[in-house]
Amino acid sequence: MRQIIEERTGSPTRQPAFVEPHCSNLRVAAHVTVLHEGDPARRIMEVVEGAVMLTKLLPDGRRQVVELLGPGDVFGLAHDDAYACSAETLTPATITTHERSALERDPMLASRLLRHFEAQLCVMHSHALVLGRMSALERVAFFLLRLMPEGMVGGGTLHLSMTRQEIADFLGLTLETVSRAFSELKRRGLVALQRADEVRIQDRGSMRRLAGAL
Amino acid sequence: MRQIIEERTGSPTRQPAFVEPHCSNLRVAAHVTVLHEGDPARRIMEVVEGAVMLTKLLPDGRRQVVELLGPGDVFGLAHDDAYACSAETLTPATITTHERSALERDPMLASRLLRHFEAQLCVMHSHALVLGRMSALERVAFFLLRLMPEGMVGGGTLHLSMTRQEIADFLGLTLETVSRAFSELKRRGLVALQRADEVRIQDRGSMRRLAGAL
DNA sequence: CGACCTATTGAAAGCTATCAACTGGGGTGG
DNA sequence: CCACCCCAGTTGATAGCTTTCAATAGGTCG
Repeated sequence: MRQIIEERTGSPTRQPAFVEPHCSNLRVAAHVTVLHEGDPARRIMEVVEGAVMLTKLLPDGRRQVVELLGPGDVFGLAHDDAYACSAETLTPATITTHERSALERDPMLASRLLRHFEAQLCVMHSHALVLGRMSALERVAFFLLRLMPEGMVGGGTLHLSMTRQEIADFLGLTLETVSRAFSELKRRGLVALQRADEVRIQDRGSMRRLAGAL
Repeated sequence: MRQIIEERTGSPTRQPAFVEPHCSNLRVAAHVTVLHEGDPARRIMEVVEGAVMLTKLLPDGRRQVVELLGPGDVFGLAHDDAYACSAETLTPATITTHERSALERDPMLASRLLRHFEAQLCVMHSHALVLGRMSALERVAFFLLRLMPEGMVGGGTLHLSMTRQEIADFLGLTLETVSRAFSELKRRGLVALQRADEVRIQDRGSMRRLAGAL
């Protein structure tokens, strides 16, 4: 289940100053668990390409997808030297890993991570609003708008790389409720579903109103 | 409503190198809104002392308290140069503010903020799990444990500086549900309430089981 | 002591979860 | 190449939890 396709070590000898020496790039297939919640947190990671989700579990098995990551986003954060979340690829992905000690040595890296932490923290704030205060329909509308921002390539058809269960775990719902919400959005003409995982937003205005602007 | 008690500007001339010049300390009373969501984001702030809550609003007025901050925590984050959240003091507080440009000039500041961003992001991940997957009773238990970690001063009696409404907005519930949860915890003997805002945790083991470890 | 605000408690409604059956598409194997 | 199987998704019915609406209690401050 845990197959790493390729691992390339960075070329420290060729690099000038200010570039961290101990980093490496990984090519990972889709649906691979890169990190396990609770494991000792040795390295910090960045998504270079592809999509990654971070998940947390309760002792009884309830799961929450706490964050969806794309290129530039950082993960592998630690609480008491243990990874706070598991990380699983949603698509084939390229990931860079850094030793945690590199943060002190490499100001450029630290600065880049700082910027991304700020952005990710803002996204988490929005997500708290979604999880705490929005209805099921609003959550799904918000989710789709978030995946397909204003100016989007591909003629407006979005390929979902998540199952209904994964979307549900992200939005704090059940898969049935997510499915019903998709059907309701379709029924109202706000979206069209080519297939279960191919969505087109038909009425962005109404979607934004549902999602509480955005 | 928006009363700033005192503002002391840092003493840049006395400082040696590596200390940001354009920072200032604010003394703020309780229940003061320090930042408004949507305002132009000029400065980044740190809590020195006291407690601050960050809130977000939906267009129809639904509110979510997205984060609770204590000493060392950072706020004033921006999305498109506008503050992503409002910030309101829960207690009298001391706050340091920095110009955003100081982040590039002052590596010590950047490094400190980086560490705190990481911690706050981890807390947000936990909070997503709470908001997405926990029942009302579990949320309140989690909340109380979070406010009163293992080794705590004061003989185990905690003073809540939040109203039921604020707790509800933090936990994604209504104030009535929060009140019922408190009553249920009391009924089960897990907590004792001296007054509505004075809590003693009687059975930490059961609380932790409810909150999903922690 | 009374006014006012916060908190508590009760009853009913509403939304989502749960349980269950059915459908459809993709892949495998005959 | 086609049939079958299997898994993801959809849809329906019911239960359960939280919200909503409403009335009461408690505490603080003037």
